Amino acid sequence: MQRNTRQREAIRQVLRESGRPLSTQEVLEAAQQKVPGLGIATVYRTLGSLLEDKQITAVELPGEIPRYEVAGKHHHHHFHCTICGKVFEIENCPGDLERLAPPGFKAERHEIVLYGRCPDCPSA
Amino acid sequence: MQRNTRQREAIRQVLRESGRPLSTQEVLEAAQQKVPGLGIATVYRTLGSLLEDKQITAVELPGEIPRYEVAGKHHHHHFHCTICGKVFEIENCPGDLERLAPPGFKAERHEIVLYGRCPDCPSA
DNA sequence: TCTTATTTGATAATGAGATATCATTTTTGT
DNA sequence: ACAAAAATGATATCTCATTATCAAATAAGA
Repeated sequence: MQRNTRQREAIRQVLRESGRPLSTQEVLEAAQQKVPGLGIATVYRTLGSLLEDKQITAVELPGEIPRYEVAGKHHHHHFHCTICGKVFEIENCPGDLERLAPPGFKAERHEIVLYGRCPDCPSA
Repeated sequence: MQRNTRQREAIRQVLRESGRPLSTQEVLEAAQQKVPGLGIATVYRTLGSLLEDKQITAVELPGEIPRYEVAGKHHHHHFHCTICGKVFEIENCPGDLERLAPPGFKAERHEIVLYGRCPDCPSA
């Protein structure tokens, strides 16, 4: 009941080849390079099914629409460029931030987002 | 050109008295205790104007609608209860997270969000 | 108290992202 | 190559948070 279509393959490949999480629009534009005529509905459908299969994970950032990245990466965080809006992966993590929780609170997970300028965006 | 209305005063008071950031709905419900009949449009309008005056700031969390808190607090972060959905303030901050940015990236700001269970939510 | 500009509240309209619909196209097993 | 089931693409529809509209209510100065 799950077929291998050019569209699905292109979308998976785009996510695998991207070094950073991509929004549905970014996935659409990148995958259209491989499959002209690809529609946005297919992107939504495919991302949804890849999410269900846990082949990809959603990256939610404050005030932003979801991005998607291939699943299975080890614990990491994200950098959000305030100029171009792109989101990048950060390898490092200070770790053990759960201890910051006030008494009575049980933290199980944490997220860190850095904001600033990516290498491609000029300062001026 | 800015009048002191019961509504505006109630909304400011609700935010001042709350120990945690509140969504528009939460502000509405709390302020309706003080001003029955208060409408959601007034909440949106008033929050917008308080934002402009920088009397309050928006708290954006991943995948969540904005919350609002009184401005001027010193640097802090937030705890998001995965059970009840309420957001709480965290005083502590490990500091200097900008160093986590990869080479070539210039981080200027960081956000931390802890996820877990708040004191009011039972574990089972 | 009167006047008038501002604010309010109910609700319609908007906007943006996501989902549903459905005729057509494409896989894929036979 | 054929047939049947599934996927696609164009686009209509939905969802919800937010904004706009406007008649009625209400601050606040004269």
